[in-house]
Amino acid sequence: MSSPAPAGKAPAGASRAAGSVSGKDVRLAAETWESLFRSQVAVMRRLQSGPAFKKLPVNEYDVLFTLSRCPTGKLRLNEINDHVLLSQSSLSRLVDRLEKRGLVERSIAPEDGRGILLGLTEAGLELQKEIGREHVRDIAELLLPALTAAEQQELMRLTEKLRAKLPG
Amino acid sequence: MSSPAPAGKAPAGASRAAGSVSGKDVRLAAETWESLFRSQVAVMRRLQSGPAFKKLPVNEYDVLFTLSRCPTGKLRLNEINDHVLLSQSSLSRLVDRLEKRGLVERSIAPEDGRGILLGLTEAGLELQKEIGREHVRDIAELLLPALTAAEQQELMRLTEKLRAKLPG
DNA sequence: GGACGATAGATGCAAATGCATCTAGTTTGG
DNA sequence: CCAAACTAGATGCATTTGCATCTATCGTCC
Repeated sequence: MSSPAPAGKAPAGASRAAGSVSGKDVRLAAETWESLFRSQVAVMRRLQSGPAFKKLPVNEYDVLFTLSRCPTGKLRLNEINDHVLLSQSSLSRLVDRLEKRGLVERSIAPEDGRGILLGLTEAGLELQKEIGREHVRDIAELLLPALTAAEQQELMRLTEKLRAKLPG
Repeated sequence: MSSPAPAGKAPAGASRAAGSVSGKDVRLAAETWESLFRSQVAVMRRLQSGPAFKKLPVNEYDVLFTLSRCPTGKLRLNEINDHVLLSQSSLSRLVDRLEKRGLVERSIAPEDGRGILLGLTEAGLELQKEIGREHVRDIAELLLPALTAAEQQELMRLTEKLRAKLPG
């Protein structure tokens, strides 16, 4: 967690390619990110402490969730890894745990012998749905009283745009 | 982690106190949170991998940063803990590490003998500023091309409002 | 087609994290 | 004023994480 920006004046000899970047611009970006970051922390803290995640840690649920939304039902480990804030090795071991609990199954990627396809088992799908139901309820309890529908729409639009326009 | 919402229909027998909550409301909230969450992960992943955080892990920087913005320069551990996505014990040990590196100092809270006040040392302040400068530059590089100034303002407003209206 | 560099994932090992518990100081109730 | 309940933070210990490295497959270039 380190979103914040310090107080430096920074006339900054940074990129002057197209539109030159002012200190004001930089400060706004830093404050915006900090606000986004702190909100995420605050919401996540509350969600994590709910009863929904006694059954499965949040990171592990997220993998089940991600698989559940995928149309084909199977994803490569590296695709999942982009989605999640975990190192490659941590994800690998997290999947070990899920597999040992019988919630997911590894299989070899048909088009790439190095790759691993991960899919939900029946039990994994059940558990995902079960936790998911509680989870959504918790989310709604936090967001509905805080933001109007229009504000939520706008927040979603902005965060989607941000994500879409990131490099990589 | 686990932001997402599953696909359940959920006519939901939930709270019907004031304005009744529709399935649509719930779905919008869940999608909004997922988008916020994924954006945060995507941005954080890029920030973390930058050179700014080779010197100090992100969580540790965040504590230094938090202290640096506090007017009095000192904060209670439990106050810091609210800010950060870490358990109480993890924060306690994180502070041990910072203290061993000479970046912060513990002192006893004057009004409460149980409490610990944490303050930056000179070295801690220096390091915070140094990392902070790079960090802000990285943030600006990610956000400026993605969102206009007006959009950033709005994103900041919405995330601030969300955080302010959370229970607790 | 065989060597060379790149990529997907797994693994050894040290460090970080969380849960449960412990200690010590504070507040409350009688 | 003392005991019981509560709060702030520290600590033992098992689990999780990340870095570095390793193995195996893929792609390329000659």
